[in-house]
Order: sequence, then structure tokens, then C-alpha cells
Amino acid sequence: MTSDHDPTAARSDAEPSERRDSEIRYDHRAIEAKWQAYWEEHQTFRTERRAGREKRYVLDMFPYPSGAGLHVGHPEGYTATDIMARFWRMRGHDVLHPMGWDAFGLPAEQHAIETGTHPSATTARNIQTFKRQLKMLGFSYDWSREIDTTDPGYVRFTQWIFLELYQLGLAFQAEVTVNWCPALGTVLANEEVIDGKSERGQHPVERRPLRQWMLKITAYADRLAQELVGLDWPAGTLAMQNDWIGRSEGAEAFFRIEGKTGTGDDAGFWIFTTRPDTLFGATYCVLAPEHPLVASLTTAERRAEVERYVIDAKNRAERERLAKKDKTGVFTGSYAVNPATGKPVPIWVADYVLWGYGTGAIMAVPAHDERDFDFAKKFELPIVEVVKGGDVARAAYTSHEVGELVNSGTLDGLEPPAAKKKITDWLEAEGLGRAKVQYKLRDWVFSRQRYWGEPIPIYFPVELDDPKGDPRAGAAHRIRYDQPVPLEAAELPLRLPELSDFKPGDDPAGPLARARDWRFFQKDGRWYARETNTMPQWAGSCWYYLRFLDPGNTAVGWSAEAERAWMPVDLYVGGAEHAVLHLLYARFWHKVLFDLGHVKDPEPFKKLVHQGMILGEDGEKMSKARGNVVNPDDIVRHYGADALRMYEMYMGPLEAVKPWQTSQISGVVRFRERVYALAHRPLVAECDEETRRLVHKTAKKVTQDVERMAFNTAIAALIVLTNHLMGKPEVPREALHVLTLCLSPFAPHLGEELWQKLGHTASLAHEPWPSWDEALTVDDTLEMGVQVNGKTRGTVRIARGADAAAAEAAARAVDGVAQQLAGKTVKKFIYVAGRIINFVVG
RNA sequence: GCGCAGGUGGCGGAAUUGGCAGACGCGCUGGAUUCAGGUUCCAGUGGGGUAACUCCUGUGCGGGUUCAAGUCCCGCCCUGCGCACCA
Repeated sequence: MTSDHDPTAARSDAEPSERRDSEIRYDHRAIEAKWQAYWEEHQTFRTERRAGREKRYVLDMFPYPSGAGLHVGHPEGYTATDIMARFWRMRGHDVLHPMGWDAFGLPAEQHAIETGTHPSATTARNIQTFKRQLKMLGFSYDWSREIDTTDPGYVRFTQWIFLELYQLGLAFQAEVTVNWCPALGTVLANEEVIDGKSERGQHPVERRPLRQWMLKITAYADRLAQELVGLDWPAGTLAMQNDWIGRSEGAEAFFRIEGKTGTGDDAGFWIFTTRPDTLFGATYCVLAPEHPLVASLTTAERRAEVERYVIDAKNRAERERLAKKDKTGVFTGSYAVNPATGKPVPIWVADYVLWGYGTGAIMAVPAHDERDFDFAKKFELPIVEVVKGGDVARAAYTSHEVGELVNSGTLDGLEPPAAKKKITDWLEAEGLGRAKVQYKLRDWVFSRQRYWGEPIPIYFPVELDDPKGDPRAGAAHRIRYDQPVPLEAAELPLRLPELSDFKPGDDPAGPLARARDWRFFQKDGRWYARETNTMPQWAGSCWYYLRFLDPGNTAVGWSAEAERAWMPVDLYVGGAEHAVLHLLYARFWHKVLFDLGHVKDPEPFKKLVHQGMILGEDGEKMSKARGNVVNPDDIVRHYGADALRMYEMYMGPLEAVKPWQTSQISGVVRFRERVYALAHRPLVAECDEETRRLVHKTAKKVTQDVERMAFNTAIAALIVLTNHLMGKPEVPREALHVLTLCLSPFAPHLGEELWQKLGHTASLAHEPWPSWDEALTVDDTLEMGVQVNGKTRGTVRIARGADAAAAEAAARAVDGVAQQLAGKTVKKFIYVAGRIINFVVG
């Protein structure tokens, strides 16, 4: 080691503060606290919208503040957005980077049932914890825009949007079959029902029609699918939304019941098919068990069996029905007439036909549909080939593109696409059918029989048996649910009543039904009853990104001016678990608001990124039960916020699922210590050529990596620069300057501390991001691999612009290469400037 | 079953249009510093072989295209996630 590489050499002529590296300790607790206080005091991240600036709206999926506090998964996405927010701020853009709380929801209510603590108290406490933890991580949120979906000032506008939907006829009531658990006194989601019993408590669950509020999202199905095109979203998420909407083109056709005439409701039934071209091959029909015609179609001798089957099917939860299994079904004893062949076909009832999709009835074409094929085999129903191309004795031939129609009258000889068109036209001409677009997407059940949610701002007239009776005191009454009355906008927010008992009761109306003084009220001498269902947790998150634009506005949810200034969201980061529901619901609301002229864009989220899940050290999903949960508080206390931030970004690509490894944190901690130690070495004005080039290359690499959110490789580049500088007893000022600025989005506390050491008095948060000289990022000479027959035999350093002859001469001189070429003829010489040299020999 | 993403050292992961596979970090090995070290620093580290250089081999598996394949094409296997009788 030469003396000028000896770190102790710097010590002799250094200032007292410039100790040897190993003595310098970065006190992360003190330094991080110091800068967090500074940012707060100076309102460093207060959002501004300035004329002539580009804007960036950088949004996290806001959290549900659970009692467990922050999880290491949360900071992953939040760090990514914070880096982008800080980067764009330094690029001179106006950045909106807010945070808030999606605070309605079941856990707080469950806690209330168990302990009697009001959900608002639990929520407030949890929010406090979350906020402390987020602040501890040094995120550059504009906290003056903090919002809470349970705040009456927020609820008011959630209810206002509901009323807008209602006025458009997009919010309506309907009887819906739901999973009702009498023991728990509530409706359960399909996921909460296992084998016909409640997941919690094993109580019996029945399928029961209940009055629910629905949102007519199906009215937007086409646009929700169509307008996915052009969004900068993960391909998988676009595909999932598309599948969820599930648009399919086909035809509806009327099957007359044998012995009846006309097309009336009891003369037959409508089926939906995507394969009208196979109509001649329909050898039987199937109705869903819920189909209203089942009872009347069933013949006397079949009745007992059919009724048993239908009752069984009804009691099976829908989820169970959807699970693939052996086909079951029963014959009704009746026949329908195939409109194409005029022949009678038997009508069956089977649960593989879903009541919730299409018309709940199908024509079965076993030769060309796998499900019908399985069913026909099992019940020995006829199979008639109508599209040539497969062996329908063995398996269904399902191509709807390739093949030739047979046994199909006038369709014979056509290919399926042409046959579809022709038969659909024929059906239409005969009044027996029409082209039809069908969606899997169903309308959205929007009510919950719960306390801790937004009250639905609707009330209903009450009819009293005794006109002088008081329904609050239990006077006999009927609530006219068929005559809903919306609240006036000026009456909002409709607040939740205080309750001491949050338990759901035996009344499917939910806990709010017990708040009689709240529920019943008189107006103009008449009694009314409020809706006692509340909105689902999705409601608040459907528009929170709009409230962030203008959170203090008490007149409207957001001003047009604020909306024009910031929308759409430029970058939205959150978990893939919300790929369908939240994002679909929010898009739906946004489109309605767009149609009403309340927002200017048809889509709210321009670019979407899902952070990958962080697994436990054992490679399994983190869970309390497994005991592999990592608590960010512990990590920050021990290693510091910057270390946690850098570690999570350095683990791998943001989108990747990756295991947590605490041992890996030491890598970024050492990096931080080395950078800090560098700042204590003497700074010098002059910079050697090699260092200068590396600085420019690093600035370029980090910039480009941050732009594509490749944070792991950006940090690697910063480590390379740091390692290079560690070899220097004196640090070129410009090198430390660039390093500090490039590092600061990742490790903002360290960044500020170094910036101060560089002699600055203000925060670097709004300093211009480093630029670079392109010429300095390109080397004059470069090392190239030299191959013989594609195998690398050595390397050679040549001028960047060297011509083939020069390259060949240089390459031939390489030892290993010369040896390989000895005594052989070079058949071909390949030189791709800057990439490779290859000799092809015989 | 269908859709999407992925399979690279002991581990996390790098790798423009095909162009020196394994950047960077962890771990490990050796050395220096230290009273000591779970500190810091230096060197090494895909596997195999060798006294050494040379060498052989290597990106899930099997083929193919090419001067050249982690990357492109064909056929498989495996893992994760999502959907799952949607006619």
C-alpha cells in the first residue's frame, strides 16, 4: 500500500473533526430526529402549485390504520413514491405527495364489539401510531393535506357522491341473495362461508334474499374495459380487470317449450350463447336451479327429484357451486324446441348453469363445449357434430374460428364466424333472437349491515297502524322501502349515531336499526325511517385522491381549479391485491364524476405500479401465526430510517416478491457509514479525470434508474462511486456534492447532513438535481472481449472509434488469442465496435 | 384447466438492439489493525481441474437459429400470484 492510500495519512494534516474513518460514527437517532424536526419547522414539503412548472401527483394507496401498526411491507411502496416525489421536486416540478387514512372498516368495529371501545377511539389511536411511524421514516408528505375517511367533513362528500349516483339511477335497491348468518346477525362475504358454516364460530349460514343497495357498475362495463387501453399499468392488472369485466359477444335465442306457442314469458325461455353457429347441435337445454320456469316445467313424476335438487343447490353457497366438480343435474320431464331444427330437446336443471350470468339458461351443444360434453356423457344425452375439425365422440371440438359447418341446414359449408353472423341474422328476422354482448361483471352490492361505515343518506316514509303512534317507542309500523327519499346536499353529512352496543342483532337491518332516536324522525308531521345499512369500506377509497387536491374545502369535495391543477395521478403505487376491486370501483366513480363534469379526465390513475410483497426470512408470507413478522420500529431503532429505506429499495426490483433478510441490512449500513466518513475527509477543489468521469457516469446512471424506478441498481451505482472515493485520502468537492444529491431521495436524513457538511444552510429538498456532461460518460478507450469461435480468450483495450483493422491487430496480439489462432486460418473476423471481437477459425 | 409473472453462485440480485454471465450487497476464506471484537480496512470468492499459466464447464430441462444465446424460436418441467363451470 502506498502512503497516499493510507487513510491515516490524512489524519496528520486534518482538522480535529477529520478523524480516521473507523472512529466516525453516524448517530442515526440524533441525525434523523434533527432533520425530521427541521422539515416540520420549515414546512419543507408544503405543496405549491406554481405557474410554468410541471406537476407530478405521486400517490400511495392509503392504509387502513390497523391496531398492529406499520408492517415492513408498508414502507416499501411508500419509500418508492417518496424517492420519486423527492426526485421530481429536485427536478423543479411541483409535487403533490399526500397521505391519509382509510379508516372505516371491520377490525375497529370488531374490537368495539369485544371491548366496548368506540371504533372512533380505536381509529384515532391507530392513526396516531401510523402517523408516528410514517414520520419516523422521513417521508416527504405534505401533512397539511392529511385526510381521514371517517371524518364527518369527509363522509359528507362520500355521501354527496352517493347522492349523485342515486340521482342518475346508478344507485338502486334490489333483493339480492346473500349469505345470512342468523347466529352472528350479519351478512357474510362468500369468502367468510366455508361448507355452509360461518368461518368464525361455525354457525349455519343460509342463502337468503335481502334488500340491498346496489351500484349499477354494469352500465359502465364497456367503458371500464375499453378505456383500460392506453393506461400505463402492469399488463397483468389490465388483464385481470379485463377478465373481471368479462365482455363476450354472442346471441340470445328463444327456446319455445314444446306444446306452447308464441314468445311470451311462459311459452319458453331465452338462452345466451357465444356459439349461435352451433345452434343445430343443441341437443338439450339447461336451466339454472333458480330459474323461475323450473317449477312450472317440471312434470308430476319428476317433481320430487327436481325439488330436492333445487333446494340442495340453493343451500350451497355460491363459492362452493363455482368450485369445479362432477356435473350434477336432473331432468324436468319437459322439452323445448330447437328453433333451428324444430326438434324437441329435453330441458334439464343443473347447477353448472349460473343464475347470475346471462339469462340463467343455456342451449347445450355437447359436441362443441366441454362442459356440455361432460354432462352429456354422464347423462347419456345425444351428441351431434355441427363443426368438422375434431373427434366429437371422444372430446368436444371447441374452436370457434377453424372448421366447417355440417348437419346445419343452410349453414353447411360455412366457417364458424360466417355461420354466427348468418344464424344470428336469421334469428333476428324470425323474432327468435338477436346479437347480444354479455358481461361477467355484476352490479355492486353496496350496503353492509354494519355500524362503522358511512350512513347511506336515504330515508323512507313510515306507515303507522296508529297514526298517533311513535315508532321510536315501538309502535307498529311499516317502512316503505319502495319510496326512498334522498337527503338534500345541505343536510350532509349524515352522522353516525352514538351507540354503546355495536353487536349485529337478529335484525338484518344492522346495528343502526337499534338507534331508534336516530333512525326515526318526523318531518312535516310525517314519520320517516333512515336507511340503516352503511356503505362498504371501498366507498371512502373511491375518491380520496380527489379530496387530497383540496382537503380544506368545506363548500365542495374539491374545487375545479385544484382538480385542473393536479389531476390525473401521475404515479400510483400500491399492492396487487387491489388490482381489481378498488381500482375498478374508483375508476367507475371517476367516470361517473367525469360524465357529470366534476372531473376533466375519464381515467384517474395514469401510471400504476404494484410493489412486490416482502416475505418473512423463511420465505413465507409474514404473519403473526408464523412468528416471522418484522417490525419497522425495531429496524429503525437499531439501524435507522435511512437504512430501512435503502435496504428495502436495494433488496431487488420494486415489483418483485422478495424475502426479508435482516443480515443484508449491514450492507447499506456500512455504505451509509462510509459515505459519512468520506464527508469528514479533507475536501479539495481539484478532481482527477477518472473520478470526474465516474461522477458524471454515476449521475447519469442514477437519474436513468430512478426514472424507471430501478432503485436497486441506482443504489449499486452510488456504492460504486463511494467505494471509488474511499480510495482517496482527499475527496473532490464536486464528487461529494453529486453523491449527496443523488443519494438524498433514498437516504434523506443522511443527504441533509452531508449537505450541511458541504457548507449549505438550507435543505437540499429543492436543490437542482445533478446534471451530467454526456461526453464525460463515454470513455475514449474501452476494454473489449476477444473471442475465438465465440469463446472468450482474452481482453484488449482499444480506442473507442478504432477501425476493424486496428482492432484485429490489437486482438491478435493478445496472448491467449494468438495461441488459439496459431496454425489456423481465420475464416471470418467479426468486429462490432464497442461490443465484441470474434475470430471464426476453421 | 385458463391468464400473468418468474426460474442466473451458498443467499438477495445485475446484465441497451443477441456481444467479456454473475455488477452491487450479504455470507464465506485469508491477511492487517485492535486488549478484545458480532469493529474497520485490504485481498480472494460460480463449479471442476492444475505446481502454475493454459484449460474444461456453467443462467430450470431438451432441441434449434446465429460468428455469438440468460436474452430469439420450438417442445417440456417447476415455482409464485390471480381467475376458476361466465355458456
